[in-house]
Amino acid sequence: MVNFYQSKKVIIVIEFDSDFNFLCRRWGIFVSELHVVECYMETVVAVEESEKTKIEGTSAIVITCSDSSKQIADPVVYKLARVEGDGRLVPATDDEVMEVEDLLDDKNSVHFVLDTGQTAVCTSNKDTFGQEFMPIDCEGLLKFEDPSTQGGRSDALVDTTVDLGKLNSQYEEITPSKSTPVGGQIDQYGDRKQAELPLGSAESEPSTSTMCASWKPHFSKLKGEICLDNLSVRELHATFKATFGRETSVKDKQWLKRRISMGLSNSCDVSTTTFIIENDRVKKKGKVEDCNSKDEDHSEDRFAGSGGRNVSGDDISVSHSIHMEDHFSSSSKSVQSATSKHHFASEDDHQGAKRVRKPTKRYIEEVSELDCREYSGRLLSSFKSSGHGPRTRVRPIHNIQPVRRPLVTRQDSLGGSGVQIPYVSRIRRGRPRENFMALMKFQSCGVGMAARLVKKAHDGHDPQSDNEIENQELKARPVTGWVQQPLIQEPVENQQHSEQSADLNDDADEGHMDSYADDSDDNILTVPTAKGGMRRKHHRPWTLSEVVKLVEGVSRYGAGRWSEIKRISFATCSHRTAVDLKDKWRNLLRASFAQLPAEKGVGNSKKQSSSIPIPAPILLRVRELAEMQSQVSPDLKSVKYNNNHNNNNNNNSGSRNNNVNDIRSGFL
DNA sequence: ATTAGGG
DNA sequence: CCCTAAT
Repeated sequence: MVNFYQSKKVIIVIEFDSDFNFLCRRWGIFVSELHVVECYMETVVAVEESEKTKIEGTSAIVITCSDSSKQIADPVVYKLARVEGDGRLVPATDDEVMEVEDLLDDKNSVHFVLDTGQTAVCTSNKDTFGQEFMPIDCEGLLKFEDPSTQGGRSDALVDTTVDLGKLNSQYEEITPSKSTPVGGQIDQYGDRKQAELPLGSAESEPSTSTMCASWKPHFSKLKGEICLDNLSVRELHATFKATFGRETSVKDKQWLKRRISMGLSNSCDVSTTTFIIENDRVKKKGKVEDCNSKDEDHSEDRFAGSGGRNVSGDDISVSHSIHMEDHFSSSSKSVQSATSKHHFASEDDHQGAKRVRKPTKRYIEEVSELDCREYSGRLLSSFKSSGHGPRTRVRPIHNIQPVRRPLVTRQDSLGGSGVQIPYVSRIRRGRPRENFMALMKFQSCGVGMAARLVKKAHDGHDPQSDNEIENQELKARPVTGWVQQPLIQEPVENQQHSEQSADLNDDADEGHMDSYADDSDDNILTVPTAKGGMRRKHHRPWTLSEVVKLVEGVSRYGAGRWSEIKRISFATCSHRTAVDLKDKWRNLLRASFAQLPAEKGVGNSKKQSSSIPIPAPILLRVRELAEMQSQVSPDLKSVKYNNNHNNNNNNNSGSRNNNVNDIRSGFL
């Protein structure tokens, strides 16, 4: 496995989207991968931040922090790419991804756990990290570390990964090996960074805490269950397709299950390894659940659990923050330059240098309809500095370019030549799963349920205090090339950007993140539906992952807090306004009460309307949440006579602000 | 600016 | 989804 990397050179590109939670969650999962990547390969990272900035970035990590304790970061996608002999990057196939994952799982048992307090502890065999660890603080995430520090850390990381030792050398070549203490971070490019990081890191207590809280994985609170466990490979394939809208050749059941779970939960950290699947229950191995109990702001275990891969425990715990920082930092420095390049690069046509115009919504929509069809690329969002970015729905028009500096990329040193990695959009071009029916079908079989939707839980922290995340993301055209950067170091603003767009078939391997593909473009315009009807122009069918996010958001913040949910959970989705969320919730509610009584089967009534059927587990959750939050309308309630068992006693209707979580915890 | 509702 | 009213 190790050789896999060496011989093939795998490059993982990380793309962030604006949901901070995702970032956090994903981190858990990707951290180890990142290590690997970082050590031996190039990592593409981008960062951008600034208060009202948005980042667009194609393949980058973006973090936006506003002073007002808003932070945005969203990572979303990561992609594996194989470096071909000629230096071309080819998107990895599922199999390769799987391979990598296995490698990570097996070889690098890196487990990240936070110790109490904010210090990350490295329990790995080698403690080399100790010194380099920083306290894990949410703030840390916001700081961009000096790239230079990366080297040191990375080395440490390498150490932890037992079998990868040899890679060190390679790694070293790549990164400057300076080991900078964490504290020193930010200085190299200090100016800029500081400037960009408005948020007074240390100070934003509330935000920080909330932030952290939001990422704590609370597996124990999972509610929805989907039975993937007993499905055959074939069925899993069907499910996979239904979930992600594409096929996969992977035969590994575990992998499939995990992928599906992630897709449904929209989280990457659901690794099956975390669970022990028994007949119809998924149990967690390890103590991940502790997370729930601790609510301190500084969550000690924010990350616990995130390392799904090795929940086993004792492995190595490393602080995530560090890693993240590394990435960020590296990106940050390169961001600007890269960004600019990127943009240019991406713009194919019109745009060389012009400023982005912000047409009115209407205008845009209209235009898009006229000519956008072909652009699969999505547009960016409007920028509202204030927050909800793209709320205005700007439709994709031509691609736009970014506005700020985005970010990133690095290339692979091993490849020698600066390879550029073509950017692969994480966005699925095709529409999201349409045939989810298959999944439903399987579920209805009633086999044991195995995978549960994962819920990331987050506990209740005051919603209000949450930081908000903002985001703005622009997506460049998928095909745009990645910018390559020669190494890590240049903070310089710009360099030339070399862009190259190798085109890869994105679709081919896009898999991992489909879930996030939520905002893939759908071009608006009417689309004929299978049934013959025409779908409304701006209609975007809700994807399962969006639904899950919504449900989760409601569970976290309570129904009614749409804007909060929008900001936090749907930061990346420029479409889907708070109103949309509300409407969707209304529909979900209706659906859940309507069809639950019928059967728990799956949520598909015969009439699968144009929208995807919602899996029963999700509807169940919806119902529960509704009941907990007293949202159930009397009518519905009556319909389902007594559903109210135990649950409702405590809830007083009316206050939806109750900590939903608390209430919820009782269940499950 | 956000929300709740009706259309 | 859109639109509007109320807040």
